[in-house]
Amino acid sequence: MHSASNPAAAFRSHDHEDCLGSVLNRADTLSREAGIRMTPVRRRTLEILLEEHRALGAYEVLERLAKHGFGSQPPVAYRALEFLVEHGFAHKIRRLNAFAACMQPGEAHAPAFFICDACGAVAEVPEEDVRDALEVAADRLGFRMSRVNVEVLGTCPACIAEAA
Amino acid sequence: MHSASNPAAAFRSHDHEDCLGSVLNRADTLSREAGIRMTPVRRRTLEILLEEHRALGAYEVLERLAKHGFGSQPPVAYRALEFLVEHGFAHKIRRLNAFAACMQPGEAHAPAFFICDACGAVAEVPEEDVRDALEVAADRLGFRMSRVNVEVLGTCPACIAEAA
DNA sequence: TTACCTCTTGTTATATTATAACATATCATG
DNA sequence: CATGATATGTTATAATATAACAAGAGGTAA
Repeated sequence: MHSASNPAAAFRSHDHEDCLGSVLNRADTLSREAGIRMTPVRRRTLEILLEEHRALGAYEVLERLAKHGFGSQPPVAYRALEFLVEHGFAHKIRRLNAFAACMQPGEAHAPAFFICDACGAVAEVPEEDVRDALEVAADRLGFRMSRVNVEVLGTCPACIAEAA
Repeated sequence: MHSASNPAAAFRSHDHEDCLGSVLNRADTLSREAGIRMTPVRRRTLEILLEEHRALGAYEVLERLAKHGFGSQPPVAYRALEFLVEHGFAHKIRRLNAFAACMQPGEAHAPAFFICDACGAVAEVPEEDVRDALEVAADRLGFRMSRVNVEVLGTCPACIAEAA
């Protein structure tokens, strides 16, 4: 299995160079196809988010962007992040006020995020069942559903093992 | 059906005096039983959250508390809200950075929140199916789940009708 | 090519949300 | 009624996020 489509890669050992690289390549391809501009700041922002499988706050991203020679004021980070989220290359993790790279860019998906309290790892997991259950509930309510956030807090396998 | 246990009351017409009153009574009872102190600020904060079926930001709550003669500095509101959330009398809606009264206090529940983009109404709906699906996924991942946030954005029945 | 338009970047300034730290007051209880 | 724990109020500040505008980069069509 190719690591970019490995669900919950955050919780599995994998070749992270390959994982990062393939997501980045895919983002480049998708941008070209969609006619949107994956500019240097935006691409670098995505690279930063891809470095580790965790969510970064906008100011953490900003700090790293500044080190790479980009602007050092908040809008620089917020704008790049907004672009990535808007085009499906990143997700905002509301629970953390932070951002994580999307591990399935371009694929229609209704992800749930599993967030480890202990180490901060964030795994993105396709959860069609959850979305289906919510669709059913929405229909019953007469509610027109547009977006869904599903975030699960707890302890990841590695941190459970560590504690034992 | 008693309005306090009416799921998604926010989206249904109901006797709101009764709805508010019964949740408040229930909160009083539960506090007494649990030996926790439902003080005036805390109770008033809950009343404020119960006025409408929508989420209020901490500063909105604070403003109203101040009008009722309580302190006017942020910690006053944040502390009361923290108490309510901690004891299951309110929920934080992460998507909105805001707080909503819990409509099923004391009952074990894994609520999903349906949030109307148009009018701000927030409905709390028991979603055992969703929780079950997430438990299954968590087990598969070896993830120990502690807390879950499920928030659905969209348009409520009333606003759909309005638009038509 | 220039002229023009749009989108992007960078900056300053400020808004919004949230917490730390400490003094005073209240409450249960021994 | 003394005491320790809990709650309230205050000042100050931290952390997160956006508005508004000037300058630059990129496309496109005369």
